[in-house]
Amino acid sequence: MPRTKTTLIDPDVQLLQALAHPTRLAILRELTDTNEVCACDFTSCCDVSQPTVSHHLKILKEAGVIAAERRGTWIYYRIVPAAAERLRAFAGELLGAPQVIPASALMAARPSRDARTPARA
Amino acid sequence: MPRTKTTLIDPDVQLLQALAHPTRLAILRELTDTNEVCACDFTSCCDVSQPTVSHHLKILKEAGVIAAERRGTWIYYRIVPAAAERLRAFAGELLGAPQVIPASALMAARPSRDARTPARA
DNA sequence: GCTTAATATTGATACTTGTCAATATAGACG
DNA sequence: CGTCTATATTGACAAGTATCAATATTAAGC
Repeated sequence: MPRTKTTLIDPDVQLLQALAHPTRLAILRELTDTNEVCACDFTSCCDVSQPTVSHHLKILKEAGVIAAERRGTWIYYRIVPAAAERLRAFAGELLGAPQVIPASALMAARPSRDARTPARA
Repeated sequence: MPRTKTTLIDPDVQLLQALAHPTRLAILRELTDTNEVCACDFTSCCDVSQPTVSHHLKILKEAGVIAAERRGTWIYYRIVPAAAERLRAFAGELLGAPQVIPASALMAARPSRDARTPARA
């Protein structure tokens, strides 16, 4: 990932990157099942070491996907609903306009976008 | 990513990873705006070289996020609505159960999950 | 304050990924 | 067929990232 890193400030990218990892997804699935999970429990369910779990939890937390709450010796994590909402909104944007597209429009051989002329007109 | 690579077969991870990159997101935003874009146009909007654009388009295509259609010399890309639906469904799963959680439940100092006993009981 | 248990941080290593230059492929057109 | 243009592939390199062992931190309980 060269790319000036400045680009990474894009909040959508940060959210998506936080989600786009098998271990972090496993953590999230555990959280959707149990609603609230102690950090120590992820070690077993995700099949990685404790430092690795800690690392992934940090990434998810910094992306606003999960929230932590200390309770005595343990720290409990839960999913932040707003993150799911943001993701849903993003999915909605992907669909863009009302998505009309009469199918025939896609079949027609019309060179959309400023009526491009064939190679070396 | 050490991790046996087998794990990457998870379709959700593949979808999310495909989306989680600034350049690919730029491509998608262009597509949501214009609905259908010629491959050659991404080079300018994304500020990367032609091979790089080609590479990202391939990743998006393999993840089922976009579809290609050749029209003469050019290849036009568009977003596959099903991908957005899948993402939306995933976002829904993150919210898990009806999301009741009386707030008071999160405040209470009850060690959820099998009534864990305090350190070295 | 010491000990114990949970979580975080550091450092090192290995793997993955993004990028571009160079080159190859494929279609269009004469 | 030869040429031109669009797109894909290859190869090499830089940079990010995941992982773990070792160690530090933090809170609890004695």
